[in-house]
Amino acid sequence: MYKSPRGTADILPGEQGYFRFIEERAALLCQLYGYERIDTPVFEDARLFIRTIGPGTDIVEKETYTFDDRSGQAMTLRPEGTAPICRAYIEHGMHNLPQPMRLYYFASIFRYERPQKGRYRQHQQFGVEAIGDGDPALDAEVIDVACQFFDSLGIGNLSLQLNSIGCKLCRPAYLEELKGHYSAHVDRLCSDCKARLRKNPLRLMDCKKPYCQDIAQSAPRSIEHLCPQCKEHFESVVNYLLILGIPFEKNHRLVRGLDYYTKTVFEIQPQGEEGAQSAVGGGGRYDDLIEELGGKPTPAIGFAVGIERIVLNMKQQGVIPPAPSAQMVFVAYLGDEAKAEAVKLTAELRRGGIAVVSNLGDRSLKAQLRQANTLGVAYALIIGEEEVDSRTVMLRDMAKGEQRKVSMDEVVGLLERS
RNA sequence: GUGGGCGUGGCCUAGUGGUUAAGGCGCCAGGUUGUGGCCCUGGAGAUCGAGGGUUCAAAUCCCUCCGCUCACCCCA
Repeated sequence: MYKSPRGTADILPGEQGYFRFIEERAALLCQLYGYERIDTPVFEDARLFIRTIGPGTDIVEKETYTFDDRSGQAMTLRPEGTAPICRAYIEHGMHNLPQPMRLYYFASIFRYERPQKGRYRQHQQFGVEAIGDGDPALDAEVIDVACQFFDSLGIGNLSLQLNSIGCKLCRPAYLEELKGHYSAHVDRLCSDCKARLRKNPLRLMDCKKPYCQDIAQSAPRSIEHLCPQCKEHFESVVNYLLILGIPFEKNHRLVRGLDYYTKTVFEIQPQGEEGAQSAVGGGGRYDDLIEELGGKPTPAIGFAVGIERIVLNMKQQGVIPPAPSAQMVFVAYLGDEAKAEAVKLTAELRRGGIAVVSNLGDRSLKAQLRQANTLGVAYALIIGEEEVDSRTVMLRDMAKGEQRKVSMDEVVGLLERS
């Protein structure tokens, strides 16, 4: 028996309601904020991701799906959404369009990870990128989109964590300080943190081991080591969030796993679920990324949310997506002549914009109505010998349990109006 | 990649060495002649995750693999 590959899942019809609901709300919101949809390929030149996410990060070190195509080019299945959009921004000269470029996307993301709750090898992300402006008000706008998004879905109990990790001018000095602080305790750090100290000092901050947490707690904080520009930027973002009435928590231990982030970083997580892979969304500024990819220096900010994790949260919080109200009609028949009429009528109804399924095969009327019932249709149309002879059809209201004969010629019009 | 728990029809579960693997939900059909939802009856559907081993005998014990799940790493 074949199964879906590890860490992947089929989204069955019964689950689709959640996904469609989320997509609809997101699209509506983006339109409201002036963000336009963009779609990029599922795979890209492998170097694009190594370059941007960072060669030392886990994502590129052990989580990418990379393969050589038939011409020997190394390709990588998109492990995140931002880099491809930056590539597209540069490739299509979007800097010539009014700035900032406000874009959003829905994309499948691929990471070769050990699957667990809320973490899959293929998952869906909704993300927003605002490219071409460094104004802290844009940071606040993007964060506002994220918050409004969750709001419009009816998901509550989320907290917005906010931090600034500085820029290429002030971060190196900060990292030195951080390393200095940790060096004094290096022998007692967990093995992971020892590695982090060398490879990715920022990540030291969110270790979950008790001892390492103590060290992190007393470690120098990035917000206290920002250069004047970054400091002002951060304060300004905070100020705009206050103006917008968006509640947030400053979290000096919030760092992000991708190398390209600068200044503002943020994460949205369910209240009281520290640890675990509970974050439903996150993002930040990446002011150097476009330049790094060969474009002009271009500031930008964005975020992404994990759709599957949102669905998980919706279920936990009992948020049910509104059911599509499409009324369905079932066509039942008895006998070969009636079947021919049924096939014809079914087509006419569909041409008339009425959703309809017809019986198939040769079954008792009882069986046919039983199916109509389980399908939850509003009306059943019954055609038997009598109806064929009199050019009529029995129109049965399933909820009321009442039925009447109507002329074959007027049934389409009748249903169109109901 | 590391560690823990688990794997019985489509779904949920009983069965923890011994005749044809049990039940619930769902599905299909019947309860007379062309009518649903309740009820009753019947039916289909499981090589008990896969492979190997122990035993007269294994869903039940052992090993390996695969998968699911939780935690770590990391991330949405």
